[in-house]
Amino acid sequence: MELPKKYKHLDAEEKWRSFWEEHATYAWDSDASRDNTFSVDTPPPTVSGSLHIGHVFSYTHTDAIVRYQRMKGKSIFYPMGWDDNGLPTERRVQNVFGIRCQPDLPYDSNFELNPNHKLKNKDFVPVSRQNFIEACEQLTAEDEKAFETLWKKLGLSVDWNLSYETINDHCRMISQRSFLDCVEQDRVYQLDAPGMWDVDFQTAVAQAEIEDRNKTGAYHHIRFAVEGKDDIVIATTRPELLAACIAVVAHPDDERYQDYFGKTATTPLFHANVPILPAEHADPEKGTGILMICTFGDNDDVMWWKQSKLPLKQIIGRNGCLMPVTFGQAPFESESPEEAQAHYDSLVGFRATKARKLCVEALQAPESSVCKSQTALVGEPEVMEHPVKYYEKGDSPIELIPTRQWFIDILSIKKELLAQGEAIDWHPSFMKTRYQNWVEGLNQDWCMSRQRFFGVPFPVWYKLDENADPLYDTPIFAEAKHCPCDPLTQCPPGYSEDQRNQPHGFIGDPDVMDTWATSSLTPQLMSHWGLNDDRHQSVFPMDIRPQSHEIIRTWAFYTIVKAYIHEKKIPWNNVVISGWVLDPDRKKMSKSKGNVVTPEHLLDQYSSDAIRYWACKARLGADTAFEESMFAIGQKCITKLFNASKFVCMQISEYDDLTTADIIEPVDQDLMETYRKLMTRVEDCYESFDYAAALEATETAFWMFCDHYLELVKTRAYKEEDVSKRRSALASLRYSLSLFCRLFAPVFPYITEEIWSWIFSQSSASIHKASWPTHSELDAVPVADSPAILENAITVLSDIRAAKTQAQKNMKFPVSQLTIECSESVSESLKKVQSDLERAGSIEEFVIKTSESQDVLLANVVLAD
RNA sequence: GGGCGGUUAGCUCAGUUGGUUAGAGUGCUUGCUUGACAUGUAAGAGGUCACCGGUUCGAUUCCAGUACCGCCCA
Repeated sequence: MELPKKYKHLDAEEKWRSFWEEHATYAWDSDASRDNTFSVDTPPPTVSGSLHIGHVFSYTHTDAIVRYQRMKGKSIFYPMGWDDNGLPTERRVQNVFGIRCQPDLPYDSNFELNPNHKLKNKDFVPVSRQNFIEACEQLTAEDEKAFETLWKKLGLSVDWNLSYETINDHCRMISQRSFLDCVEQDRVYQLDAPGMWDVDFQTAVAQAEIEDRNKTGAYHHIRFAVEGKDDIVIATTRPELLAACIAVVAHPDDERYQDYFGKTATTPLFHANVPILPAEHADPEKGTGILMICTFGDNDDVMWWKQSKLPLKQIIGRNGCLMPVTFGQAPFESESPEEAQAHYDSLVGFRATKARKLCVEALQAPESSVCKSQTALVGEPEVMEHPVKYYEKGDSPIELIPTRQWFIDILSIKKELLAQGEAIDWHPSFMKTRYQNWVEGLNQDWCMSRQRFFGVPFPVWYKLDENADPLYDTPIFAEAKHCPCDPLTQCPPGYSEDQRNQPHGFIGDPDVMDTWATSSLTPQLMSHWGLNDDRHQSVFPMDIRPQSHEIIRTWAFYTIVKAYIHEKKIPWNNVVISGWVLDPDRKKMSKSKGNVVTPEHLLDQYSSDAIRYWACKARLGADTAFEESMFAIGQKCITKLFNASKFVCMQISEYDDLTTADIIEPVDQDLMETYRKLMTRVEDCYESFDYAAALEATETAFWMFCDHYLELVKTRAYKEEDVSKRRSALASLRYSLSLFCRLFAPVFPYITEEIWSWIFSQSSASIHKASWPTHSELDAVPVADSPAILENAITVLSDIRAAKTQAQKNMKFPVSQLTIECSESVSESLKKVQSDLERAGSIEEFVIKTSESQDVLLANVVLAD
């Protein structure tokens, strides 16, 4: 056999990629029973993003686990999905093509997308909703192609025939059916209420998508007049909401304000009379202990407003700017409407930040207080840091704005959701705590409406009354069998298109569902829930959900919610959490920091197997700092595997009938005994998803094989007059090679396939369909009749090497006399390997002295002159 | 402020139920070119296991606390 001098990974990778594709090596067998199937709900990457080395890292973990399960004989259900994730995609489409969606425009079938536009944001070309959606579809299709190429290069053993997207007709159908099932189960409701709103994207957002960011703010101390009492001073971080003040509150037990409760305070600038009332959430320790309630500064304002019967004074509009309102009219009553109006008009049209500045200036003006004798603002604003709520993808603080949204009731099933979390095995187990903490901390139902365009529409219409105003209380739901449906282009049963927007006609719900409404259904999307019961039963609940820890509260959580609502089941039996790849300074990689490492050039340079090795060395759940020098380590292991395999193949080429029954030499049998232990260990590791420990054990054994066993039996393999002894060595080498290839295969799919093809492919065309090593393969090999033969031989060999190194001689340098002092039993075992030792160490005289003391092995090495 | 993890050799990390002398790779030092391998190989140096208490015959390991780092939540 002609074997290549060097391993060329780029050539090999391309060859085996095509081979796997042609032979459908990774195809799911839909006839396999559930017990014999291993199903994976792997994260669908967000296609509008870009892949970095962190993705390669975590997806490799999954693939190693999957490849092990495949070799164990499981039918693997391992689809890849693409998360078209509406909002980021829309943003990207706008920037790439220079367009923006204007829903009232008609569809233009001739519109051509221009990716080379030079337009600024404000000049983006308005296009119809349909044109906009088509642009999204075109862009995501391109991104998906690029992602697929990378995944194939990395060697993910995905069945590409099972791919899915989170925004397409199949997905719209499943998501809408899920929504209708929630309606059926009375888990869904519509509410016109203050909700968290992103003023840039102009959409509602859910609790799970909110993050706190520490921002510099300031307490402003503002003097309010009180009838017949001294002024009071309230502290607020949002003075621009003064016009929206509906009450002033203090803690019910706060002695300073007992006489004030029930009285009326008057706001400066706007001269509105507001009640002074007790409220539990007012903290007496903070500031003056008294604060103003506005429409709406924070969630406390909302909570308190809901309990009160006070009016709503909404001044912040959906675009985040102060809206025009009329003072002197309810609810903006004022003691001095003209003055109030003048003050307010100077703020209208500005965002909160700018309005705040203007408002503070007005409050600092002389005689700005209600009684006109002093300034309304007391002292200078007190600058501080405080957490401010942002939409995680947004750039402006969240505002609380009353809008009509669809909600899924989750607060009433918290207990059940916690029980679901208990029923799932989390790896590592402490990650379960994050899920629990999140569920316990939930304080809002799941707001599912998004005022966007690219997504899954709600399958809902509303009847219109005689004035063409919607009757929201009696929505018309589509039937499941008519999904997917688009209420903006299709009409509800019993209506015709010409009744759209007409009195006594109908309108479609204009919103789309949030991205999690779909992403929460990835298991059901893949299993064809509700469409194909056999398929669903054969893969659901899924065996594993691999993901990273920061999306436990979103993706994992919502998926658990849906599986519970629909079928009262857990969506997967195991959640497997990968850590992050951090930059060398241990900071999270992010585009904005500019520290993202892209993977393509690394795969080319070091080989996919080497990168996979690096990924698989990281313990499950542990973060890894990026360090390029680490990739060379995998490469070294691959090179070693290649060279050792080449050596074994060259030696055994004379015999094509070697079997484990040929393994008759005690030291060879002892090697097989170490393999029995190794198999058990590696299998245990993989069964608990600990690919890192599996790799570690395999690698340690492999280096032992190369450095010691191979050196020990080399000469017997080259030339040994006793054919049976030679055959024993060769059979051991052959089996070792088959074993290590298979144990390494989950981590090194390419190099192991290459080596497998040299001599083992007649038993299984692909190593990845070969059977996982079992003890029964070694049934023909008895346990050696002396203990620790190999171990003792290695000790002696090491002592000889140390002596030669000490003397600065080469390893072939002759040992004139080797004297070993050891116990009877060690002597026994060394004699079994004596001739191998003599040749490996170039020993001329080999003397063993037995000693009375137990377990001693002293080697005295005398080198030749 | 609450929760969860982490802190082991210059660097990156293992450490399997508490037990002789704490390991690997990498880097460093000194050698060796040996019929698979210089993308090699042999040997060596290198650690107060963050700190402080406690339990124990014995603690890197278990418990309590402190410091620092990271993440999640508020």
